[in-house]
Amino acid sequence: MVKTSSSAPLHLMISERLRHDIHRGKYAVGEQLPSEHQLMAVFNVSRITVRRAIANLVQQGLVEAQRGRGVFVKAQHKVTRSLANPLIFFDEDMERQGAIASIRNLSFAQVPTPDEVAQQLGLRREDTVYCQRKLILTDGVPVAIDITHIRVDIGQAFARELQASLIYPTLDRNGVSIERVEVNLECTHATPDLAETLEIALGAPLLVNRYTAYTAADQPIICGETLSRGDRLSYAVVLTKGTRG
Amino acid sequence: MVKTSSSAPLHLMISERLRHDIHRGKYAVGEQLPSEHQLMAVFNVSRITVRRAIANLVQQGLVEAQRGRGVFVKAQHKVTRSLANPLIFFDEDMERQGAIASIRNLSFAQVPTPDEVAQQLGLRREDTVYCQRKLILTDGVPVAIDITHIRVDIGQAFARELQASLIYPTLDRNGVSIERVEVNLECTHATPDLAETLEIALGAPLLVNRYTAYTAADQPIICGETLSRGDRLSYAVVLTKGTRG
DNA sequence: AAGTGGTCTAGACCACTGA
DNA sequence: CAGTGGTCTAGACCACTTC
Repeated sequence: MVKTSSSAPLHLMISERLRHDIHRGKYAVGEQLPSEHQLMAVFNVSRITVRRAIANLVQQGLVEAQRGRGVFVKAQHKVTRSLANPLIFFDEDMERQGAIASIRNLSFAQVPTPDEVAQQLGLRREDTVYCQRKLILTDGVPVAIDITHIRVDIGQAFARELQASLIYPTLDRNGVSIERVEVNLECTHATPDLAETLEIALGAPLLVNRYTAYTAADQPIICGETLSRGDRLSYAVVLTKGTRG
Repeated sequence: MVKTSSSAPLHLMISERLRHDIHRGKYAVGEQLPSEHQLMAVFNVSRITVRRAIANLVQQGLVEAQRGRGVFVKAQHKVTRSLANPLIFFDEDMERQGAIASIRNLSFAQVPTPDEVAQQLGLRREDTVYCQRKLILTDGVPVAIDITHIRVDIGQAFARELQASLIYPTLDRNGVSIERVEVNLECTHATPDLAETLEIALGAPLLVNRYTAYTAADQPIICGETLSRGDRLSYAVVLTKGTRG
């Protein structure tokens, strides 16, 4: 590939060509791309340019590089989670979609209240809250990290139970009912530590679900956030006329 | 920065250090980072390594490089859009948040039905649909692209009106009421063309909002998707007990 | 004209994988 | 062991911005 007078950079021309080839099925999902060495020969460019082209594809989530093995076309399967369902039904949601969900508890502790949480739950900074962190997996692959904060005065009576099992059913059993949940959805980039625990590239897209749950008395008792891998999860919601406006 | 025996790559160590500095406020929003030349001297590494470190920060959405000028710390302000509100109220939403919204029509045409649309709207491939594409901006900065498909048999009577103004109010005026909207939210990477029109980096996170709107007779009449810049927009929803389950 | 980032080259060494 | 991708160097030229 001799540099033509066109203004597009070489690495972009190459990655666009490969992207086209992937889309056309020349390289199937799971299949290996030609090695850097081969691509250097095919396009007649330096290794750095080839690597830059591949980096473009990685950044678009199309391929995945494995050291010592090669570059492979990624599958684009996502699982869908209903925004309305609390995390308990996650297993059922996934099962319907042919995936096996599991949740690994990372930590449960009584901690000083972070500023944002204090604001959401109407607490002062001196107060403490329960903080539960868990890792959510489907088919053994990590898809999300969830960090939940619970008011101590609510959870105190059954703290041990909370720790051992899931939050919503525990609350339910103890007569605490969630009337309303305010949700905010956005997306961000993976920081180095998140990238590591979620097994994705630095800066890869993450779906962020921030939620605050209120009782019938309109008291906020739970808030938290779920950080999901953008390449693995999507949310579904149904809005009816009553809900709108 | 001499390579210690630690296993972390140099470029990561440098970008992490800079990330820390940004977080700590050593470099304020809008401020310029030291030039590549200066960073080479400070960390005692080659230019490629410095560039790689900066690329890491760009990929995390923290800084923005401008050719001939320098590297600058990005602002992290997002505007929030209510998922429940149709696009008409976008202006009001934005105004409340101190931003000026504008919508630029890109195209309106009667086109052959794409497969996905045919499935959503219950049409055959031979049918045609109206397709409206629009660019959504806040304060002159593009934040989203919206592509909407409308059933021809519904919109036929007032096609001209549809083209000239916004969809929902036009339908409303003509007695078509939306009873239910099914929404799917996920995130993806910007492809080269999207990156260009939305003025973001290749592979930057995008929020994808796919929607299908139904009439009271449970007939789907509109479907489409809004692709938003992940660094500029978030969605808000409120879920009440009735909606859940 | 000086300074900035963007592209590209040639070449070296390393770490990991798999036969 | 050969082949793969990951890191890093030194150096060149270009396009753009600012003075």
